[in-house]
Amino acid sequence: MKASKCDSASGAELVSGVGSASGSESPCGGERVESGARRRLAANARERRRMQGLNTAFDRLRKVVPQWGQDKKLSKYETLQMALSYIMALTRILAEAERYSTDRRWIHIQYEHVQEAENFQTYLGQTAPERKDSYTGSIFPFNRDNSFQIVNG
DNA sequence: TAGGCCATCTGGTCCT
DNA sequence: AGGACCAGATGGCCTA
Repeated sequence: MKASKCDSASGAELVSGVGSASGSESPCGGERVESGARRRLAANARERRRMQGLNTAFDRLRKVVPQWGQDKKLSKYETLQMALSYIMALTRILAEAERYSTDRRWIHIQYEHVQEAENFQTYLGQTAPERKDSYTGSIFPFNRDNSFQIVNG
């Protein structure tokens, strides 16, 4: 858990009734101020839960997206970019499979091959360093020395 | 130490 | 009125 600048006034505390805001009315603040503070903290708690849900979704996405090596977790941006590339690669495979639909073995062969880095790179149709987006290019170096694997595959 | 990434708070806006 | 979503601000942690 990260040490937050506002941890001492956590919304979770207040929502669960542990906080002090639900206590006696202050002499000069009045109920309106107190209710405003209470709603703010409740909103904070909701926002925290929402972001946690979003992060859970990112974690699930990381597990189904290929990554080079396992030393470092993909950032959110990297995860989205990788998911995009992966979907495009798979889409391309399906499109090609349709063209060769008479040969049923073809799909199986291609599916096996796309799990290897060099072939995934081929299906992406380009290598990262030549991409127009320099930041994305730095994220996907397509280094032949790096191992490629589907984490939960 | 600078830069990247992240969690959290906050105020605004839209919707029910 | 209250909840969901969003973007900006802020501060902590980690790594090169």
